[in-house]
Amino acid sequence: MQLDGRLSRMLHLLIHMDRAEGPVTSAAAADMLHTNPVVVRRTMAGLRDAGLVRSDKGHAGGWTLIKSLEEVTMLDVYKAVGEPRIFAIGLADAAPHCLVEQAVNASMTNALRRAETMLIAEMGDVTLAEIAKDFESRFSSRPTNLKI
Amino acid sequence: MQLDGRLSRMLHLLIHMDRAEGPVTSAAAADMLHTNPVVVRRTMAGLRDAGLVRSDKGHAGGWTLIKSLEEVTMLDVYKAVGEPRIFAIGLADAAPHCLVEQAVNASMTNALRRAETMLIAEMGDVTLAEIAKDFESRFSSRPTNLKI
DNA sequence: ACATCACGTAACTTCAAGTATTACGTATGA
DNA sequence: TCATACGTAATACTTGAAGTTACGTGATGT
Repeated sequence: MQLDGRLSRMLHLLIHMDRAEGPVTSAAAADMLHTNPVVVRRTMAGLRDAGLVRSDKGHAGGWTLIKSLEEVTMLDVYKAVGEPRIFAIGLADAAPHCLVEQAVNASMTNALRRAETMLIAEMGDVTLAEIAKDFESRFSSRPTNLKI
Repeated sequence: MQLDGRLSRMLHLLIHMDRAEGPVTSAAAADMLHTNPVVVRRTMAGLRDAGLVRSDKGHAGGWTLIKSLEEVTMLDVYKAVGEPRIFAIGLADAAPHCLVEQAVNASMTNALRRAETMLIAEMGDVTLAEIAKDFESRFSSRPTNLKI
């Protein structure tokens, strides 16, 4: 399997959208994310359904953030992109006849479930505003030739 | 991506090997795991390198567990199969120029790292003996027509 | 000796899911 | 009315585990 970058990309894009003046088109977003406008629309569709963004057609159309960054957590975005599978490792057979394998499954499921619970909790604790604040900090301390 | 079942399979197989009289051939193991002998050899090679099992060629050859189930944790097996990637979700770009994306990466990496640390700790806490004990419990309470 | 057994490994194919691309339809607004 | 921008179906690409085929090597029993 390939890595699922949807959560990462949407977080990135939402913060850019918050800083943008007007709507951001799929084409502009695709440039930011180094991808394709269709991929943007496809992924953003989930965020629109979740009530995080709005989409408008025609001239001056595009995508608009309709929540403040304080109101949106990483977990909200994770859910909005469809709660993709978290783990790349898992059970060989989810419903085995073999009792040994059933015991293995119970043990692995227990470990994975705890890690997943931890991750969900972590994601629920991070707002986009906090990430944006970290960006501001990085921005003001960036190395640049523009400084006097 | 497809699910990585190597850890699950090796846990299953090691417990069967502990209960077996002599060595278990790759063909017999493949039958247990509903897979192919080559897949078994390929995966077991890591366990042999890690000192968990021994392989012998020729008649009466096959795979033998050379540790007791008490000595082996789920984490040992995870490491022995090559510490496969844990998460199916991740960063779109590991080294982005964009400072916003850098902040997103930092935030996501932090959450993922904590979950991974939790999972590693969980895996290190579970011995194969504990899983085997759970199997025994399932075995003795199984529904069967053989009971009087 | 030598046939058989079992592992060792290279090479190739299959499979799944995210990602990328093309194409076309629909709604908006200058 | 025509350019703009989203909506979405269809198709191809990518990546890594899993599955297969094929052949080589070493060990054992007759």
